[in-house]
Amino acid sequence: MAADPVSALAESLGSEVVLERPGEATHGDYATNAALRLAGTRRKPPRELALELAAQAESLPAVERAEVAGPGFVNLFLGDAWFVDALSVMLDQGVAFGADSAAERLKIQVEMVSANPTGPLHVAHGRNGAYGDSVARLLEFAGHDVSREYYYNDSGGQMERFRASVDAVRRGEEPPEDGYRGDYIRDLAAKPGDPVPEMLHRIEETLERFRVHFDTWERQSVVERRLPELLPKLDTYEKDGALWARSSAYGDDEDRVLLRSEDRSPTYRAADVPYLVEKMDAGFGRAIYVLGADHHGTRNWYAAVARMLGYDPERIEVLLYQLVHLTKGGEQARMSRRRGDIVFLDDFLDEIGVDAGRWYLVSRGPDQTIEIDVDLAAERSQKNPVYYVQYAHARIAGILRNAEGAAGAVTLAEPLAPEERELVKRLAEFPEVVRDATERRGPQAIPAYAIRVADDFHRFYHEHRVLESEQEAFRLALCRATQSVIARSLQLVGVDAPERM
RNA sequence: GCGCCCGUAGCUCAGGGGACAGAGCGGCGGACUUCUAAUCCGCGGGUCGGAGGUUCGAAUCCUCCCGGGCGCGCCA
Repeated sequence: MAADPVSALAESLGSEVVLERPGEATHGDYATNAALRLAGTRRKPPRELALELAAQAESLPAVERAEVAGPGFVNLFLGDAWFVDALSVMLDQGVAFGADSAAERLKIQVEMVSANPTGPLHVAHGRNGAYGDSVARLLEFAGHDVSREYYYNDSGGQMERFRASVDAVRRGEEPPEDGYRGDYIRDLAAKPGDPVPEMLHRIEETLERFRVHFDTWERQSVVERRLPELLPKLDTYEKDGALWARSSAYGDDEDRVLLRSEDRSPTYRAADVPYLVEKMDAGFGRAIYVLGADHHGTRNWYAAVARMLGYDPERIEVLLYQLVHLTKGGEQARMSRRRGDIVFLDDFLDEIGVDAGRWYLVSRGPDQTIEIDVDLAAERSQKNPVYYVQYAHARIAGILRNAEGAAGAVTLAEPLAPEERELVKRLAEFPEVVRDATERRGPQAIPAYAIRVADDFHRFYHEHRVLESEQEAFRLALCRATQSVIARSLQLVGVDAPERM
């Protein structure tokens, strides 16, 4: 793992020391509560430990002074030299800054979206993609070998109704009562043959536009072929003429039907079994399922299947995200393109753009229900903070265009200004922010952080001239590092970093 | 009834044990002869749903209650 400046400073104070940025300037550049945490186990008063730690800190060249405050916080005030060093380290690491935090490099599959191809993707699928893909990007950045898969049902009741609906329109009839309707059905009916591949093709186009690229596509009918050989390996029983999996004995909330009583045909849940085996056989150290909250009832099913078959359940991970509620003027929006509601993902993207769309959908934590008022979405999107962040990136690009010559050494001509110190510290947070977002599967931390970086940069920019200033060498370096961190942050959530705006 | 998620500023939401709780939007008032004003600065705004508990310290962890969302199919 590449050592980042803050971790390095913390480690020089002891392995238990974690540094954080205090909210107030009078509390120093960094602070640690290590004395408070260790007071119990060390059987010493926190203030005493804090004094020892402060003395130790002051012996470090980077530390100008250390103060003990409150119940036992140690506040560190750093000299300019530390900021120069920190910036140099970031620039030396370049694109690797904050990367490769994984303790163990894993082969990981992220299966997401997986909407059945009975119609265009809507905004909720967009959330699945924005969330799942951002998690995948974070995992890749951490050093894992990630592959994205789309799994869909190409047989069964839903698909039959879908095909029947298209066929009906082709015959000039109305789709059946329980069928699918809408303009897209008419479009599909205009082309001969099975509408499923065409529907899937359109879905893929939407996803590519949304910058979610799938490495593999898997379908239920293929997966199901291995079901007969696997059924005997499961813990099952017969009841009411159906075959049940005794999944509740393996950590699931309930038992599940595998073969229907009516015709002994496999349920969707049954297909999960060979599908999971396929993932395990493929050697994924971690198989991630990205599911909407409406599927949370099955979150324990997958690991139960793994246990039943003797696989390590740790290899299974289910990520849940809450739903997207669409409203129009305060009322539940209908999913009708005809009415002009922005519910299909493509319409949503037409309306607000891919950058604002991805940003918006990934900015909310997965546990938060997203409320979108379709009347306000387009209007609000112009005020999306994504542009604030992109603008910082474009501003830097402008400076660097005007700067002549390659990067020199990071040198200091005069004492650092507060805005410069704040910006360096902000950039230095990046590795920890990314690590935390990755481990918690919480990509929403990245946009929140990127706003802070842009914030600090815009303030710096407003106060200080970069080119042809005494401090040009340092400030150019600061600009390069800032641009790099913003570009990486945006990339991690699938947003473009423009050179000009 | 049971399970999962949520309740933080007028609105949309960050923050998931640390020091007086943050941002954006909205409102009001300022700042461009300078590398992009899609920017910056200031003002106003909160019983962090409620009550107990754990802790030196709780918006954050635990319990209960109140409100809202979603599940509890031989649909997917």
